[in-house]
Amino acid sequence: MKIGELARRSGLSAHTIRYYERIGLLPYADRDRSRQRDYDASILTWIDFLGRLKTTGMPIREMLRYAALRENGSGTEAERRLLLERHREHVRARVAELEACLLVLDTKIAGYADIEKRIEDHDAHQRTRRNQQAGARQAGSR
Amino acid sequence: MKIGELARRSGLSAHTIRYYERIGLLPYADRDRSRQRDYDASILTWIDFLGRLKTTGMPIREMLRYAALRENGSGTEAERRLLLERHREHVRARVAELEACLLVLDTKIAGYADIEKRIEDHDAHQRTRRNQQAGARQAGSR
DNA sequence: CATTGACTTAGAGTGCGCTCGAACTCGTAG
DNA sequence: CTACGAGTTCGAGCGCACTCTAAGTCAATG
Repeated sequence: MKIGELARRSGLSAHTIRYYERIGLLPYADRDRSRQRDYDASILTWIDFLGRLKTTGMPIREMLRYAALRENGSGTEAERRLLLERHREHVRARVAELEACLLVLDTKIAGYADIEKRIEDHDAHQRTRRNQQAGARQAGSR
Repeated sequence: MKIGELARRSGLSAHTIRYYERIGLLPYADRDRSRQRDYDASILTWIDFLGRLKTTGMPIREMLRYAALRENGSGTEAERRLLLERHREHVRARVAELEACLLVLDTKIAGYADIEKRIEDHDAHQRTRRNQQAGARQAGSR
């Protein structure tokens, strides 16, 4: 698979794939006879996992640490696990934080809903009064 | 309250407070006789809410829209409500996304835990074998 | 009256994570 | 044979949200 296809299938741009290789997030890719990168489909699994780390806010610095451990192969599992466990705690904390903010947003939105409701009631009241006055005029004009 | 105290109480730096005023996130603050900003405690409520928007990933551009509506006072409630409701949906989606990632992390971590357990079992087995051999040697030497 | 320390402004610099441009090389189709 | 499209490298540029520097003002304190 060449870089263009990998880009399409991974959702990254070819620019980004080269950038990731340059900084060491992706392993140095084998090149074909004309020095073009030739990828194995298995790289997609890794890119997908990197995407999860990125989505959950892991900085590239830390992804690099993980990628380096992975390159070193067996013997680094305990450290990789520790890294992911620490990251998982960050993510859990982040979810809790967002949920707390959601409560604040709910309250704020409910407040605006109240204001709008009061305005509607007020308008309805005004209409009723105008209708009553119109009715009174009609009644008087008979 | 001067900027230093507001910085301490809000958690923002004085630099950031001035920056926020410059771009319009914070209203232009009244100055005292020596042109220093003089804040009312009520600004803390606004800064706190801005913090919630920021924490939940709202870009400054959008906070500016909200701040501008707020400055325009009454009559903008419906639009402010809409803006917050849209943002709330973004946040909910984000929480769902993070929770999906947490499942992936759980699986990955469990995988590493398995590997480590297998290694431990293997080591224990090796130790048992060595002990048995040592026992056999001792028995033979008696 | 001199110093200290918190404040003022305008504008430059930083860190992150890409993103793009320029100039080039290949392999294939017309 | 040449034109095209997809690839290559290297390095510059960008958007975001600050963060800091320099040079200056001011009020209070020793």
